[in-house]
Amino acid sequence: MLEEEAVPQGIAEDLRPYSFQDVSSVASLMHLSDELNPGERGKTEIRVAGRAMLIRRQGRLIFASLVDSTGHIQLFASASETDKFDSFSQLSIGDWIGVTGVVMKTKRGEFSVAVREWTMLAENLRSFGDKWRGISDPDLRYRQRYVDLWVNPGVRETFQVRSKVVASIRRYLDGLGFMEVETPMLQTIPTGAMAEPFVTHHNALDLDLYLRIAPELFLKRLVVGGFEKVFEIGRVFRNEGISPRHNPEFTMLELYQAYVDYNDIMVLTESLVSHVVSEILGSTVVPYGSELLDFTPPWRRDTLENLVSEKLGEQISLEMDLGRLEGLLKEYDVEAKPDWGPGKKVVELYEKTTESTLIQPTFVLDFPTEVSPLARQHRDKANRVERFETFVAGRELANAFSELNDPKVQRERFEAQLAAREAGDAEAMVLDEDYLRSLEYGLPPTGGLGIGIDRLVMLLTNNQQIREVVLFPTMRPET
RNA sequence: GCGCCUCUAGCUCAAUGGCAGAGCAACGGACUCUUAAUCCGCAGGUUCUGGGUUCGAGUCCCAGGGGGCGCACCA
Repeated sequence: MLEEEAVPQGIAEDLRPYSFQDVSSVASLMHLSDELNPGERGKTEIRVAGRAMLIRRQGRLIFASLVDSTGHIQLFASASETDKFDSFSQLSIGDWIGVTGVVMKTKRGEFSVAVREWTMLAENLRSFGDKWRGISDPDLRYRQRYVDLWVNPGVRETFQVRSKVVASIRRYLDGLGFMEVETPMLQTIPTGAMAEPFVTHHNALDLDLYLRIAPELFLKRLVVGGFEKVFEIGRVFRNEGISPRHNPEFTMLELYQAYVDYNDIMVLTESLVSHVVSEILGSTVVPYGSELLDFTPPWRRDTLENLVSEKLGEQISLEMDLGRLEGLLKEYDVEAKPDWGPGKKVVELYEKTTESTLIQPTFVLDFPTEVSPLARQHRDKANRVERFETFVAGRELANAFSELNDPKVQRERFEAQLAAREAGDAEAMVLDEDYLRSLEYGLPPTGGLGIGIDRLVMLLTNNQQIREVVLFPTMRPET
């Protein structure tokens, strides 16, 4: 393919260009189509670059499609006007080329670029799979995402949407005066959520460190430090099973705002999510699987106990007869562990029976204190905290509370978790002395929110699989 | 971690227990308006691995590996 150039002596053998400047995106050329009739050519020279993905050789004419990140356009090469025509006819699917020419319309009216000069930017030495069907084996698609992105329609768009979601969230929170921060991913105490951590080791300090399971306690320290509105968008790591809805590393948005409570955070959640949804999809009503999800505020609000009662057609509460509660657990096939109190039992019953039926955005309010070690006691209800989770399409999207800011109470909650841990619960929360010390300096009343970005992107791209919205999902190494 | 399903050419897929095949890609050729072009030709295999049953195994059985789904755990 390089027959026209000899290798100069004493110079790198790589004859490929090191740059190809001043290219127009394919999408930016499309408006020129209207001005041309079939057989007509534009007057100004343009340059495009991308991969040749379909090549149709027609003797002394060659049609190909050039694809870049913005779209695709037909290339039209002819023996009479295209430089290095013989080499052009030997292009492989997937070769990167840079093209100089003019826009045109073929006799059949297809908007194209007539190739005058062109240069090979990088060859594709491998197969892009079946020309029509590409690759579909999920294993191959995830391991070789760089191929998947080229051959499967929609994949590129999914990740473009993901990028826009994150950008939209940042813009929105910035507009509200929130400050974005970064807190440690390597932590000496993995806490802030109920999950098993990954362990690693720092050599110089000879110290085991954990990949964070949540940024929560560091962000609240920053509120103690005087940043009244902070947020972080970042990866967290949980050493748990992989499933269509779980990847060991995933992306969380957490935000904390001083002087507000969980009622205010509910309003913020609604407005943030509905804003992002409509900015990206142009509507607050979005198709998801066989459902139509309506993100238009206000969303349904009801307590966890009411929701599970409604579902089971029987009054469920933390204060209900314990024998009856245990009977229900049995009836719905929930295997209770001996250390579960009534709060945990009610929550498990709710998760088993009710969660998956909450399709439209729903705020589930007032969780039992027993399962919420970082949330503040409810101002009106004993044994419950001011906490909500948001459910959409049967899955948790957000988790939020009025933050517990009393250091004494927080210590008691940690100690209860410690007891659970000693009883064998590997995911019970770990006590963090420095965090307690920070609370002793005073955490103002604060509302906090966590949103799973991956799950939000799944909703906006109509994907049921987390791997479809994570560029490189966790997999076993190739054998 | 447990259960079920699956693995055949670079890709997508066929093949009653009886000669391992097709389409696309690749390679060689024809073709000046194609749109997954078409046509002719050629080549391509440790049927995931290792055992076993059988005259004979891609196919049946056992073990292992990769992947998928469900459960469990969680967000």
